[in-house]
Amino acid sequence: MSESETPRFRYTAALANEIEPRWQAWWAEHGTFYAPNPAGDLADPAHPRAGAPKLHVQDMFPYPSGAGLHVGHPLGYIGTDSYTRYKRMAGFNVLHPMGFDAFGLPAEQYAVQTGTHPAITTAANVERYKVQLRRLGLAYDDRRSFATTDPEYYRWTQWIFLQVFNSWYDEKIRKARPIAALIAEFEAGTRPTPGKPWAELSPIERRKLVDGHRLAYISEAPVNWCPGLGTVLANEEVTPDGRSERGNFPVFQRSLRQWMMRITAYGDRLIEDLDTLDWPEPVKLMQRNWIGRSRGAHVDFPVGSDQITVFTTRPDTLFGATYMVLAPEHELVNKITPAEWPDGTNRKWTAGFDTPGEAIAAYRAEAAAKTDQERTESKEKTGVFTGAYATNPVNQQRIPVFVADYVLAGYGTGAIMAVPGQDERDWEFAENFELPIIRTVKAPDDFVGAFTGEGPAINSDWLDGKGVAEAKAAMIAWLEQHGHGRGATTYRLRDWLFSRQRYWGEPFPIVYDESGLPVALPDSMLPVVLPDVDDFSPRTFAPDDADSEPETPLSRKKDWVEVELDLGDGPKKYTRETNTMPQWAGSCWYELRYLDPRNDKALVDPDNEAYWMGPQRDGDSGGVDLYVGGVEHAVLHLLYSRFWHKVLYDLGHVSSFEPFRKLFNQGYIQAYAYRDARGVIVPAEEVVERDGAYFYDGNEVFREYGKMGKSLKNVVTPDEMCEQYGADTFRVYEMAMGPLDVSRPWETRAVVGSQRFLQRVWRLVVDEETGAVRVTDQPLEPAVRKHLHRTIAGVREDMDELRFNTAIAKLIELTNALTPLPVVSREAVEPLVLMVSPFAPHLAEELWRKLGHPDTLAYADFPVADPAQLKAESITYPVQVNGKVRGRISVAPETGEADVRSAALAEVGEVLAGREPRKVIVVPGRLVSVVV
RNA sequence: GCCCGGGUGGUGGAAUGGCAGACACGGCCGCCUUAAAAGCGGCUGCCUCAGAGAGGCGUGCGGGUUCGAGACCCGCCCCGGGCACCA
Repeated sequence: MSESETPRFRYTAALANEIEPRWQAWWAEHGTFYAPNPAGDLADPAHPRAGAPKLHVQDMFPYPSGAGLHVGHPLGYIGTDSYTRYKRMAGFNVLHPMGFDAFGLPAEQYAVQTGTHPAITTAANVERYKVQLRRLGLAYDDRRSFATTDPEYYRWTQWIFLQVFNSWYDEKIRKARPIAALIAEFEAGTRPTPGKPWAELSPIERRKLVDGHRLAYISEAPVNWCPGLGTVLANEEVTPDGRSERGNFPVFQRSLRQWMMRITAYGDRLIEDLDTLDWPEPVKLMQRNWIGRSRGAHVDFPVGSDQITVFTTRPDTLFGATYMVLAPEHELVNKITPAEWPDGTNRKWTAGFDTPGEAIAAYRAEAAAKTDQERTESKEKTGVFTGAYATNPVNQQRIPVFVADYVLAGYGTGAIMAVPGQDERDWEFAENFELPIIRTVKAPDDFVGAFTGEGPAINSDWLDGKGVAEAKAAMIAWLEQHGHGRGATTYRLRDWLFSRQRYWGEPFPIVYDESGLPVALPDSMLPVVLPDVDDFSPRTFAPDDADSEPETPLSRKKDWVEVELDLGDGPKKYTRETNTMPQWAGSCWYELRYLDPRNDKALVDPDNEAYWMGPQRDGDSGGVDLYVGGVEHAVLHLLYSRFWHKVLYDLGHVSSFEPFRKLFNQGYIQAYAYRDARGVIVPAEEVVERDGAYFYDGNEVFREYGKMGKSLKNVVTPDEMCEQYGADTFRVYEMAMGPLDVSRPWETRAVVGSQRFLQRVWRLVVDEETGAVRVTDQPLEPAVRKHLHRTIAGVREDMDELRFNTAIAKLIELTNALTPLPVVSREAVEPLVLMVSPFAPHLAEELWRKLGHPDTLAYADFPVADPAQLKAESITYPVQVNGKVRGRISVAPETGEADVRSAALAEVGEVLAGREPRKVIVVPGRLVSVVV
């Protein structure tokens, strides 16, 4: 292309690349996007939006990877940027910050491979992300930017850990309270201590008792140990087939001493408060399922001198319990197993062994050899009789006790009463083992199998005739009255495993004294800075070495681990905790730090928190007004941050009881990838299409649809797009390509459409040959004026609903209507420029300046439609005959129904051909429907 | 297996129960140009008729409600996601 023949002042990529950095510098220099706080160092009473209604919009912050951004990453950021620019112009004080989630495995693994300190790679990656994001013209208040790896930031992550550590959950008031309040209750005797009274406990016994109530506690408990990674993992980080989400290594259940957080205490509130949130229903559902609350009862079954407690959601079916099952790992198995099989034991129950002990040992060995996945894959119900009988407390029936792996040790009590008549799994097992089946709910006559539906109780003595819900309540009351059980609720949710054997994470603000019990460091010793080490990797093992023991990188740094501190009772020797926090820690509370990022006295000043996140009315949770990010965080991040937020709320540090009032899941930008006949990926950019087939280098290749990624050779970067088209074109394209919440394929060749649109907007204002401003003060023609105001009304509505694609379509229509007009009126062009500015801010600022405005348009009033201009001067009614449009009439808006009707009938007279209409429906303002 | 989403032109997508396909990409034709690119203008769901034009068919499939259904109801099919022996 020869440069000289393109009109000199046309809006091209070259011009965009001249305009854009200039405005980015201007915004930075003038602090255009600084949002004023009500209090503290970021307060600014002179700011144009000081005291205005607030709007707090946030993106899920990125992990700055070494690969940089591809065009999919900023989709949500551009969406929130367009939305907040609009809202700022509409009068809101907008907080739209951005930060970086920078602790975590990739930087550490890179460090292990190259020896480069993770702090160095992280800083470089953060810097690169900042440059890439700035180039897109994203309007962040960059005074509020931070990385979770900044010591000034993780000081407060550690502070929150101490808040959690120093509190307990008071079930009576369903709230976390300071641990001192618990100790006071023990001391006063208002809360009983198990065993001995408080006064008789030794100091160590007292500490252990108190530690057992903390919301952050150390437990020797079964955890997910991953030898291949050399660390333990949270349940949420383990895939359903028992492997690590990162690295895909096998994970083993091991009992290890680890930090836990008592998230289960919040199970009910985490479920119930979902109802107050404006979140996508699927995400709420995923959280409810994850927490997995089941209401039912605990029932005690005597077995000799012992008793087995089961959990059931169907206490109403107790009369149908014909056997029991313990998980193979259940602690009572050995205790209740007799030396010999009882006389007359069904041979199917013994698996061919001579004694119950042998049979159970063999079955356990078999079960242990299987992974959880193998256990669930084989649908066949297996098990073995323990030789013991229990007594059903409602009818004194003796029922056999089995061991079977379809009962899980980790759920409920690890034991069930089996009711084959009403439970499909129990039914299958009962059939395999020739166990009796008693129906306790009336099923339809021809029904075969376990009946799990509604119906009146049968074969249940005094329960007979009651419906399921009524029978449940009656049975729970009976159990409680007779001391055989009680109403109970269980959760699938487990406490949160909070320690990792990694280097690149927040150190715990915890030391151990000579008793080996944890001691919290005082706030004055924060932050506990992550020390430099020579070797960043935990000790890893052969992926299948289940018996290996974790060894943390920090534990090797002896001069850091062993410290002498004065914690109030004189200098003493301590050893530091050498685990680090999981990657989620930093992202669990960052929404709060944006509010007051430089406050070194508090996590966040209460006035600032109340202003930006406080509840707006009764029953409102408070929180971020709009939180945008991918649905992949539906459980992990969003559950953990809700949990921490609630603890902070209970302890009085925040006024909101949820972190994110409204959640929006943006879709993903997908891409095509191509493989040749050998299955090898070829560069997508060089593939050509011919007659529906795809070719690379002359050979046919095959198209796949999915993610964008280096290994798929289909990455397109925002930097390329900025060079080829400019950031504004890229932004408009991403917002125009479809609704924000829907995934869509990237198509570079379609980007040019957005550029043409911006070019036409530019041309309305600027003469391409001379560079002169073409705009006149001549008023608009009435019809065009109406179009303008219709557009304003429509765009406002679309913007409020995050429907950017249809907003842009309306702006394009207006632009296309203005383009052929002989004169360009300021009356139309100025509102158009303002309406385009949320999407194409650099271009709009440039045009706004050319139109004679000396200041940024970021605070200009977004256009408001004149209601008088929204009235149509005539209405065109399509006239349908039997559902098909056969003509149209144009009438004045105030025309009465009768007149519309007769005009319509006259219009379609020919079609009717003398037939008498059976029915004529006039829908005012819409259409006329004639039925013959 | 259970629970959520979603199926509309060649493509991305529009459409409070009221004219299906806005807007854009691509394609075709034209203007400009020595030429090409860029830009500008026109046409572009499918089928039938020689045609201006007219008619028919069309929102995954089959029924239904309604004057009227892409949208609502019932039963299927397909695609994507989540959960999965949770008692």
